[in-house]
Amino acid sequence: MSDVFKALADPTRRQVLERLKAGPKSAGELADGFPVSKPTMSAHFAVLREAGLVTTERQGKSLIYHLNVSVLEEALLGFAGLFGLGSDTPKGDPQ
Amino acid sequence: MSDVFKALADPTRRQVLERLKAGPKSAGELADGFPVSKPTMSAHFAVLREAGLVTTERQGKSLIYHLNVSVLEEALLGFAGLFGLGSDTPKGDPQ
DNA sequence: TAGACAATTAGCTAGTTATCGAATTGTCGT
DNA sequence: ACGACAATTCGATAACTAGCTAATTGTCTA
Repeated sequence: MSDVFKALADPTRRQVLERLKAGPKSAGELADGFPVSKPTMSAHFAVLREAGLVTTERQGKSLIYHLNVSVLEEALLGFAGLFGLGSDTPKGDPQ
Repeated sequence: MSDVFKALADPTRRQVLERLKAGPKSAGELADGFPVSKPTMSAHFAVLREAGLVTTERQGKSLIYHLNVSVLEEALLGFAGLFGLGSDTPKGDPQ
């Protein structure tokens, strides 16, 4: 849980996830356009991977990154739920 | 937005927010029971304050902390919404 | 105003994070 | 097996974070 929020705390990493929403992409495509080096992007990918937010699959020379929506959902909505946010079934409020 | 997720990335700070859900509390009450020093807790409070997640109000000798749910909601549900999570009105999906 | 109490700020250390260029690993085509 | 390409790992540095004790600020009460 901490790992997910830590991953989301960086704007570059959030943008990567948003890009991935449109579909799987290679590390190269994913890194393209960001104003930092490839190794730096690779480090960001590693953070996302360790948080479980993305998975990888090799395809020839490329590594394809996939978004793992369920981890994102569990963290965001799970925590929001503790505060009665975002759901019709509040957890903590009796009646 | 980054500030909110950065604040949420620490388990102590998440617990503080959860405690605050039950109602406003003084810094002392809030710090009570955590296995770290008061100054350390004070630093955590500052992070939460700067993220806009809590507000303070002086009451005599005590500083009373209030949870600001709307900031939490905007960050969690706002970002979740980008991925079509947690709402019946998905933003990015045509049809 | 002096003492007591609540909380923060100051100053420090240890560990982590973001960033880079250079070197390495893995895979494909020839 | 070799050269080219995709991506990561290595090694270094600068900036940040969490934690502590000690000192300071602000407020109340006697």
